[in-house]
Amino acid sequence: MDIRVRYAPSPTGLQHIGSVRTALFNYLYAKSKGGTFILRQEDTDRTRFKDEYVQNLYDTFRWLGFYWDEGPDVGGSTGPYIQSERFDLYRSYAHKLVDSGHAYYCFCQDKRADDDVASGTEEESDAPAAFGYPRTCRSIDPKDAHARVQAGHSHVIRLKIPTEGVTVVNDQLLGRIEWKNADVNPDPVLLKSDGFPTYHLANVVDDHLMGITHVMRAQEWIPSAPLHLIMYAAFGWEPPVLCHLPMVLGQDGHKLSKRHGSTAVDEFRKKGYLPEALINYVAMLGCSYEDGRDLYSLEDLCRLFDMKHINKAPAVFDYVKLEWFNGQYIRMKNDSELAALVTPFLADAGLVSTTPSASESAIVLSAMALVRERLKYLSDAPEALAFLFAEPAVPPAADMIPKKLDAARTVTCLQACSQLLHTVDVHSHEEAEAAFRSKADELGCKLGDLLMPLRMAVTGTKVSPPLFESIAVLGVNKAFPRIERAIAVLKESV
RNA sequence: GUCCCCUUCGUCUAGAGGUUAGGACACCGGGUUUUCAUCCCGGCAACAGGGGUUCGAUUCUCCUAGGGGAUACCA
Repeated sequence: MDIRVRYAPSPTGLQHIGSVRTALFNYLYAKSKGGTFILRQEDTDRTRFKDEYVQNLYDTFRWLGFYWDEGPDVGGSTGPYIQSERFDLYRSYAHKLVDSGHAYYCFCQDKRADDDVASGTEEESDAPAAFGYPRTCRSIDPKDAHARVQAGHSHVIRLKIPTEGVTVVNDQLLGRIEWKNADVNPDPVLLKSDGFPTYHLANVVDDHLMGITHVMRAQEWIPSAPLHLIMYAAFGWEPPVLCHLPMVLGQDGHKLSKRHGSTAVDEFRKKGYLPEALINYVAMLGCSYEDGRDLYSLEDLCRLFDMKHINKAPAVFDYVKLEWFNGQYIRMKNDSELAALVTPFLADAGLVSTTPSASESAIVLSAMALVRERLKYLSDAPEALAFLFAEPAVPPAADMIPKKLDAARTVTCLQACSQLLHTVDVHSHEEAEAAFRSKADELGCKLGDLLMPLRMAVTGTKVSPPLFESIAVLGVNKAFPRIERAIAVLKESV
């Protein structure tokens, strides 16, 4: 059997970690089995839909680097893949269910509207909320109901959930879950009064029509599984295999959301995470691959993915560990790859042009070795490399003076440094270090105390990439005036 | 309230009816080092509790507790 799975997001928000993980697991499962991964846009909610969310969906997955085999933008044989283009279909299937006696017309008012009215006058209610729809219209004679529909009465179509018996959900991961039908959401709406389908109807109809063989979705969907199974049975269709994935939680143990920090993929992207890191980390949330290994490429994951290794328990999202993965992947980049990644961040910070000149590019490229081991995020790059592109402010004298020295001696040190830089080749780390080391001995101070004032003079900061290499990339000639300015400031403070 | 799911170090996880319960992140030490990082070495730290089954259970089973989720004309 050909495996067909789908990712079916609703364009009512930005793509976030949770949804991307669901998509990734579906993708990995499909690829591990030589199957097909499908994108279906579930835009049945008219009130929350926004075009920008659709755009964000495409952008996000292009950036992540895994994509669907069939979908609105790439086509396929079971389209259209946008539910709003399939509304006629849902309508006719809903009516089929009415005709076959599995569903019925309901003329009750929107429950939410009632609630809104009630909550206006009510202070607070301790009374337990009424459980579900009381099935009022289920007993209306179908002929009468039909007549009322013909007469133009506002209505919805509801599914008849059996009042007795059980529905068994055989979850691939969780195993057998037995539901009393009495506990299933009583008679959910399939077709809204505006004629649009609800999620349940559209989802089941499409999964069937698109030949979906496996449905992998978050565990928050478990309660609707029996409902869907009842619908499949009503249609006389074979249901797909269900697999409910463990949820992703925030540090506080609740469903991951904005208040836990960044959750939108866009935010991670803007902060300078690499897609490889995000994919690697997310793939390991609630799943394992090979014992003792942490770093997996997307190709590795496709090969190694196995439903058997999915955990049942929810997983807490750990930003710190993701950060570690990001550092790992940054370090795997070569100079030109990293330069390409970092350049947009430098441009955003105004350090280089939006389309960098040849000389800017050359500097960026040669600077990569300085920062590769120091970046947690790409967005750390501008601060670390600012001194290469702009004159740093001269630090206050007090900051430049090492603990064991005074201003006068610091001036002496800087003057010595300046002299040495005239003669020593900073491109040779060993030579430069040897020269500075013996100079430090000569002056009776530690190498660190000799170099710190120099570091601050040249880079403007206490923390910088290795000094000689930094000066080499900057160009020694640009270092001299910075040293002079620092000396001037120090002399003033004496 | 009702229904459902879950339970190994702080976090992500590995694991078999008999293991010194393994790894990774974090944390704490130490080393390398011109700052910061990186890197290397070491350490800390877990089978929720209680009944069963069994020669033996953290592993199988039941109960309890705790956590989470769902209870919409949103998905």
